[in-house]
Amino acid sequence: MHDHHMRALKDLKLKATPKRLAILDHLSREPIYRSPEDVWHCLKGEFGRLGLPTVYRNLEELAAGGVISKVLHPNRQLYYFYCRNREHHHHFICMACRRVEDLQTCAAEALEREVGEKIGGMVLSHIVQVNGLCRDCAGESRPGERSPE
Amino acid sequence: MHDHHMRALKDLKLKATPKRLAILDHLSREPIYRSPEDVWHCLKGEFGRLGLPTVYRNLEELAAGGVISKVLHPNRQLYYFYCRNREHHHHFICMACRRVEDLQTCAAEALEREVGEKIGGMVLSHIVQVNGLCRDCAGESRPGERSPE
DNA sequence: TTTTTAAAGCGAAATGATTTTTATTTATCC
DNA sequence: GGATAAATAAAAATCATTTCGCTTTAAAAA
Repeated sequence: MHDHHMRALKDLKLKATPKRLAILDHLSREPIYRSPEDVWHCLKGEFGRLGLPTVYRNLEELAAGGVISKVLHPNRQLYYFYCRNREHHHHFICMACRRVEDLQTCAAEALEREVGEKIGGMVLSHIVQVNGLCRDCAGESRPGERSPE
Repeated sequence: MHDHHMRALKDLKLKATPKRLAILDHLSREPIYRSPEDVWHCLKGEFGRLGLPTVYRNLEELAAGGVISKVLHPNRQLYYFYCRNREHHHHFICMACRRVEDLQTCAAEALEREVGEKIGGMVLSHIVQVNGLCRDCAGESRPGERSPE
């Protein structure tokens, strides 16, 4: 896993610093989305010093490189998660426990066709995200031990 | 149109204040998404005093009531637009001129089915938005007179 | 119509997540 | 191992968005 992340960073021409690797490792441990501050709290113990801006910067670089993904949260804060699936796909986000799961369904082709034919425009990007409650949280009477916000 | 907006506000149990109506009118004049500050600049001439917080508050109330919609912009600022189509649907956003167009394509049923069957969760909401260049802007060599940001 | 009253509006100040800056450290390539 | 371009820390800045404490106003009631 570590090696895998090393390679990913090398491919992006990002230096494999311990902090960068720790951030990636941390995210890839569980399919849960995290805020920069979450990550910072969890990792600053491991390092004598770790600045919050460093976390922000790294998360953004990794997201820009496509190694991690962002969540569009209604509260408009930033959240990131690691997803090993390298195919084009979208995500289901549990609003209670923050679990992220892959979706196969993608309307990309249909959307692309409609934009091309009816609107006459070109697609630069598309956003699809499903917010809901995962199996576990939907089952419980009090969903989400972890507050969604 | 004015009457139509009056009715919409009444249905939402929001007072039909001149400022609120002006905001709605302004947005519904063109299918373009606007920032709160845009709206404020355009309307504050019409009123001796018009606070930016008032614009923020009204836009948010109207969006909460479903009378207007929000744009998910990469720059993470807030944008709103008026859309007369009351059916469930999604939007194509021109990143250059800010025009918004309706899309018919919606993967809602497929997504709902997949979440139910494969993930075992429940859908609370879904986001679909297509970002691109509209016919006019895709044609031009220098798309977007209006800066996308 | 007037009265009543709950909602809306105001400007100023606060908020708080995110970014920038500058000096210092560190990974990588030879 | 040494050069160098990249990464980091810490503090400070930014700036869109909200809150606060009142004042004003729309609209339901009289």
